[in-house]
Amino acid sequence: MVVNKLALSQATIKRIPVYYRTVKALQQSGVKRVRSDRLSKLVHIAPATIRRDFSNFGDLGRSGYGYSVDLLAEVFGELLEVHSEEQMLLVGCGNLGRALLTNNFRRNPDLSIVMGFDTDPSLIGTTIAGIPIYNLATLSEKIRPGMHTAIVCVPSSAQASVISQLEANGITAILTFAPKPVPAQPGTKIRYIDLTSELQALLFVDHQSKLVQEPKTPLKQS
Amino acid sequence: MVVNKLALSQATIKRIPVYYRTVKALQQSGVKRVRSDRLSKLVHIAPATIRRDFSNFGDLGRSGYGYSVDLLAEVFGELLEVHSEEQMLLVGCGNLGRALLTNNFRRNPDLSIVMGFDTDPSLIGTTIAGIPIYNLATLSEKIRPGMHTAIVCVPSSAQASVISQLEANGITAILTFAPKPVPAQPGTKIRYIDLTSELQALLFVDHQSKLVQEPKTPLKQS
DNA sequence: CTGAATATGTGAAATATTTAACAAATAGGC
DNA sequence: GCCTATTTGTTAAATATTTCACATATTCAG
Ligand SMILES: NC(=O)c1ccc[n+]([C@@H]2O[C@H](COP(=O)([O-])OP(=O)(O)OC[C@H]3O[C@@H](n4cnc5c(N)ncnc54)[C@H](O)[C@@H]3O)[C@@H](O)[C@H]2O)c1
Ligand SMILES: NC(=O)c1ccc[n+]([C@@H]2O[C@H](COP(=O)([O-])OP(=O)(O)OC[C@H]3O[C@@H](n4cnc5c(N)ncnc54)[C@H](O)[C@@H]3O)[C@@H](O)[C@H]2O)c1
Repeated sequence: MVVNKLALSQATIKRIPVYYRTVKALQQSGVKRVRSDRLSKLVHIAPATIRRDFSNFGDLGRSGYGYSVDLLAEVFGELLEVHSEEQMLLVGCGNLGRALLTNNFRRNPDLSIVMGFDTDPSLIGTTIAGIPIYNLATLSEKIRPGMHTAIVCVPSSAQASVISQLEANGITAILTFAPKPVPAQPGTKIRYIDLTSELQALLFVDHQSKLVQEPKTPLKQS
Repeated sequence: MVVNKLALSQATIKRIPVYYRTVKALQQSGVKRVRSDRLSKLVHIAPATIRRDFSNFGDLGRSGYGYSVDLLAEVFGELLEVHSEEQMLLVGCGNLGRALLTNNFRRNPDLSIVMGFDTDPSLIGTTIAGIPIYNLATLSEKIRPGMHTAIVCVPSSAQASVISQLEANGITAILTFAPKPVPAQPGTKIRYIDLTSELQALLFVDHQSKLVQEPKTPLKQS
């Protein structure tokens, strides 16, 4: 099952993990086949979009039948390389970092945070959920050869410095919760999780939809 | 300063909070004017996109000058209704919920989580960062009239039940970290934060870009 | 084995979003 | 007050993404 990773749209790429999770769940409940309209209800994506996405990976389905859940799970698993463990590090073991270390993507055995870093002396040398916390100054000693992914949970003010240290130590993929954009080296992929903006955008559309429903402007005051 | 909230594209809406945060930061460092190309570097959005977004709100800028930072802050603040406090509740005060309660969007005085809910007896009756935690069964007693926003940090398995309870109590906007889509009532706006998918999509593009850089397929084995 | 029912994969259209490019407007030095 | 350098706002083009709609392939009941 060889697929071309190179010609995919960004929109499709963002959906692959969702498809993967969903077909895995179907597989675990013993479901053997699924149609695009059924999948559509599970993932909240239009059936035509699903079929077009899937068509990027060859003729996965069969007319009049649907898709084999096992085959989908195999294809998406291969795309996401779930068969090789991704060892990651986390910088900033405060409130949010602690939550992530404790959860540690446990539903995905291939995703594993194996070490944490901080600058707070009271955290250095401890473990959180069994994961050792090191001094960020010792990053180059502690990091293991194959590692190239980091999760960053430091204050915005520390972000630029932390990220350049990570880049200097071979990290090429960064998921960060500090929403302050930093200049990155060409090869580095950074994904910003901006919870405040997500919340504000949500509130905006909620207020917006209420404006439509209740115009609240009586035609005449009398 | 009256703007039309109704004709905005989704893409623009998602950027409003980013603009707001950025111009606020400029304002606080005493900057009085800013050009679209300068802003572009701060927010990682193309200057033309910025100008087009801003043009939705009237003629905010002046040719040969740029934009008044104070005016931008005022316009975006009004769009986001930062002058009225949004009192929110949080359900699921576990690891992630605790981090959110502790942080409580403190940089945004208008965003405030004022109560938490859980079903764990060892949490009910306690406070986290001064915020009281109640039994979810008592939601209808504890919720205050104006509240319509909730943050959900419960396991995926509990999500559907929790969300229908929230809807039954007047909640119309929900930010949730359990990435399992649920059927929602028409008026309810739900935003899913799917950290695992974000990470997997990041890793995908990182691997993808490495495929291009190092083809690693020698033309001849000899 | 046959044929009605089904559901894919995909051209073509529709929609959404970004980007280029420049006329028009303003700034600000002199 | 004039003139040049700037920088906006916007028209048009380009790109990206979604959706429609149906010919085609396959299923499966009888
Ligand atoms: N927790 C939330 O609800 C929330 C919400 C939105 C955004 N965020 C963002 O997530 C990030 C982390 O939030 P948090 O609540 O965990 O903050 P926190 O203050 O609890 O934790 C930050 C951690 O980073 C460490 N740190 C500081 N400077 C460092 C450096 N230079 N190198 C390494 N470690 C360093 C601190 O010692 C601390 O342990 C922040 O940028 C915050 O803005 C958090
Ligand atoms: N923490 C992470 O790193 C992380 C990463 C990705 C996704 N998530 C998702 O975020 C959610 C919360 O994660 P977490 O790490 O905080 O989990 P957690 O187990 O630490 O906390 C869950 C909390 O929800 C409460 N709860 C359970 N059922 C409930 C119900 N019916 N009503 C009210 N409260 C209930 C539990 O008592 C607990 O306090 C989960 O859906 C998880 O999948 C977390």
